[in-house]
Amino acid sequence: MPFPPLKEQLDLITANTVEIITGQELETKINHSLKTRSPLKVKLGADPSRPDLHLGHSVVLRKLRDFQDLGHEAILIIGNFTAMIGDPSGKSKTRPQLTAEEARQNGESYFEQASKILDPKKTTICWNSDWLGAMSFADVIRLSSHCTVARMLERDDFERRYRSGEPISIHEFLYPLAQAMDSVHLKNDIELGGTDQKFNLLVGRDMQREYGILPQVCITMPLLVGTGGVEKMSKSLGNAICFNDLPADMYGRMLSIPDTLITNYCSLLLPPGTADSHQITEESVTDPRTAKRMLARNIVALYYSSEAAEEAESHFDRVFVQKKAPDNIELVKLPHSEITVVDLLVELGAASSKTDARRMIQQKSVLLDEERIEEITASITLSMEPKTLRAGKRKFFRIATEKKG
RNA sequence: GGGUAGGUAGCGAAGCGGUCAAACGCAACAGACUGUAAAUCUGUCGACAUAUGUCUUCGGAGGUUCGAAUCCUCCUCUACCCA
Repeated sequence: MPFPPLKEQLDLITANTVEIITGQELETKINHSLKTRSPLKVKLGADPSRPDLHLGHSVVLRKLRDFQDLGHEAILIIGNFTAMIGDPSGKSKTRPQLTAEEARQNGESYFEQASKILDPKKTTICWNSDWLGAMSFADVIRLSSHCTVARMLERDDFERRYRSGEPISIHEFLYPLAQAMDSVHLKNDIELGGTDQKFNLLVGRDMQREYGILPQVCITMPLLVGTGGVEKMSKSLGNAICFNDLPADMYGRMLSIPDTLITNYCSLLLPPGTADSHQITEESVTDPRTAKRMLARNIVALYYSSEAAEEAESHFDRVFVQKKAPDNIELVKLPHSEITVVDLLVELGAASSKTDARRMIQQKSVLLDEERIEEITASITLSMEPKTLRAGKRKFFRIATEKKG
């Protein structure tokens, strides 16, 4: 397949980017690629310590996909080696270092999820343990001699932590270097990342130069804002929409974003050329509700299917607009026939403790077959006929006994 | 190696001998409201029991005291300063 002409490539590549370092070099590389008819090697690093991909990840994956569509080579680096070292800060906290096996599993899960956006057949997967694991201590010293402490402290999060007296471990300094080593090893032409990766990308660029390789072009993508509309999307902040969220959750969470975010999400998350894009952008001003629903359907359709999107929408309307129970709740069979509501809530996982369960009842959020449970001492009799238990707005259960008679 | 300041509930941060299960903020959960799972307002937010009761918490281990998150000793971890 021939590569599209320069102009066309640049248009697609530069869309939505924050910074390209440098644009001039990018052009040169594309021209060279056209002349030699060889694809550019485009690198994207993946952190397998957190294999729950969310829409924030999709922004940069989407860009990698653009390169694939232009005929270039997409290289997904699974950072299984760096993940095995474990994340530094807060050793007092539970931050289990990944074993080789976990890192591999997570990496595979990462790839599987990323394949919802990338073309898996055209993606090259690399595990950085392959080369980083083979380095000797002497190699590491040689590598680190190419970078100064002052340079490291330029990175704004290091700088911030250093100033505010938070600990920085030496091996955190090694992270950007390890990532840079990936670029040295791969001799890639381009590296992608979020704006928060800018420093690391630049270290990779410098390091390639140090090792006598033509330096990579660094392309940074905007960080997606989370559903709260302020902070960047992140699993730990609880404002993320994950690839693996169920369609109904994904849809609902999409609707909870502030109206002002609609166009931003639309341009960053939907593939270029999505039919509804234009209409969503237009209606976001005149009729945000419709625009957002359309956007939410498109997102769900992207990760699942348009049928799933329709279903998610009707589920949402039923449960949250009309405030009815959903129609397809999973049936839970319990070995009891008589049980207190408190115990039942704990057993179903709706409450984290009995105290929590009592609280829910006191707050009048527990309904059995549409009837409010008023007493915290209440108990119910289960039969073979399923009953519907509702705890709060979102937790529904259908329960029955598995005992006969 | 020496010094100084610290380690408090999921996180951040008050408390500095009893009235501390521990202020406050964030997160979370619930209720009201809404096109929404947003925003806003209200309430809850260690566990067990239930009418204001019991038990386990304030880095760890001991100690002083009728009584400690608060005082003492040792240990441990973190930051900064001096070597």
